[in-house]
Amino acid sequence: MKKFSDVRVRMAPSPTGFFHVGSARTALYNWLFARHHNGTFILRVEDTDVVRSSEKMIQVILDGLTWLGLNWDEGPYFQSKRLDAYMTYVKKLLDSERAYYCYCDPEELEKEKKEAYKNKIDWQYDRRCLKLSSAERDQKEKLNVPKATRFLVPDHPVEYYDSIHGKITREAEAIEDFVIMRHNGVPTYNLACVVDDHDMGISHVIRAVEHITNTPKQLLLYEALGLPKPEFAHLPLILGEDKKKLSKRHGAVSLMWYKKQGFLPDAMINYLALLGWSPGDDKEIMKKDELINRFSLERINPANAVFDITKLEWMNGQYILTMSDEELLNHLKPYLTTARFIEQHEIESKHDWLIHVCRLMKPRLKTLSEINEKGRYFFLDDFEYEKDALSKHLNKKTLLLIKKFSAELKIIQNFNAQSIEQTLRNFAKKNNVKAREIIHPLRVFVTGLEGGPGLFETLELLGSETCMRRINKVFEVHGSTSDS
RNA sequence: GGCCCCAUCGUCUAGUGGUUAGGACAUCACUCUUUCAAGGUGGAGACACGGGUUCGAAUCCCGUUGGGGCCA
Repeated sequence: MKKFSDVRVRMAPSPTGFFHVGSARTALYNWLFARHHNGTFILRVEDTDVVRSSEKMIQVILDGLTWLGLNWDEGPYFQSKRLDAYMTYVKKLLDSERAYYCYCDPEELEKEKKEAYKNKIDWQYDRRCLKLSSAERDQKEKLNVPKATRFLVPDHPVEYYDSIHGKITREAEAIEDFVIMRHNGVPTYNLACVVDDHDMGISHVIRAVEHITNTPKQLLLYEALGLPKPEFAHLPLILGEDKKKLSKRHGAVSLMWYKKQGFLPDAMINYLALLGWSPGDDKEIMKKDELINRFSLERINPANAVFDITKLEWMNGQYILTMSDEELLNHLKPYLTTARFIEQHEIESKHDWLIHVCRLMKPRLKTLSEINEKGRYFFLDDFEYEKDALSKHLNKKTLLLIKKFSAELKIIQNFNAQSIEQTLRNFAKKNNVKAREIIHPLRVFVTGLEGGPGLFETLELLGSETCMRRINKVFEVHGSTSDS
């Protein structure tokens, strides 16, 4: 029986159609915190903005979390199904005169605000509806003027301790009477968040720093409602190269893009964990268990961090490198089949051969999808020759040499790396040339690339027939090319 | 415009009054090698600025600058 502590945290994404890597990190930190304390990780979907939400968008979030292996203990709960709860709390505030109706036209107010900002003047709601006489109010009611509900901000400063930022204070004057419920009955973020966090027994609110300015407002709500307050921890933002909040214009912000590219969930998690948090020593490669073990909110760096895909790639390469050949093959299968390198039904019979390919490619792959370019020649003849690679070797001397050598290659009995190497080296010695003078052109002829795994093993894997076919093809097409 | 947050190599970071300011990615050189990787060795590279406090500040305080975020 699993024993749970009092720690209850949540991840509360709004369904926007894709799963942002920033959300992924927020989820991760919540999850790590929950698991570290043997607490509960709750998933809540902030879908009050009903127009934008859909089943499909929610699925995206579930898929993302599942892919990363961040399992949740409760939920998903949906805000859209809790409208009554919000109404109840709003009524409470209204009854105790901690909130009041506002009959102002939101668009009008928006215009006023824009105008003020344009003139570099600060703008706050001036409580005009609070000051309404009862006659005026009756009049508005009679005319059925749509009304929102505003919270009456009390006249005292707000102060709290953030687990990451320390003491945060805000003067009462800096907070306007904010709307808690729109005229259509939909609660605003601050209200819904407080109500949900309380109802769900959230002990620690761990969320992005963009919400740090909402916290004082929410604290006032807790206070007015007489509810116990959770702890708060505000995570730094993930930035793009231009140091602006990572967003769609930066390109790759969708978690699933990384999945498609062939980043491994563990590598992704490892990288994300280190983007804003550090265990305090020099250890960088850490799997989930170790992260859970060492994670703490106190060691989160309050400064925003730039997302560096190069380092992610390195880390992913490290994870690939430490995999077994069998594991790598399993991960590679979907890439091999979708690229039509191999048919599903062939995988079984070519297993050993594929394992060998994996062994050779392992230290050369940063992402799984790189197999598409770096490993194509293992499977298909239709590869492109690397730019300028072929022409370099299309001179009389080389062609003659390769032609002569290919005759020997052709008659090798046991076409394996060892005998190929022996044959080649003997041939080189006999003809008084360096082995590399044969190796390099041969590699390009057969693989189209200038770099790659050891040539002899590569040739062995390709097999005599394929090698000869590719060599001959070069002669067919370029055989007449004269010396340059 | 107001408020809030932030500030160590290009990037991610360690550092909590005394360090030759450490590590990782990237970069450069060397090495290994048939090549490309991977690996190994080494180099270059940072405390935004200005004031304090202190015998002594990356570290504490204040200001400036810069960046970021929020304002149904």
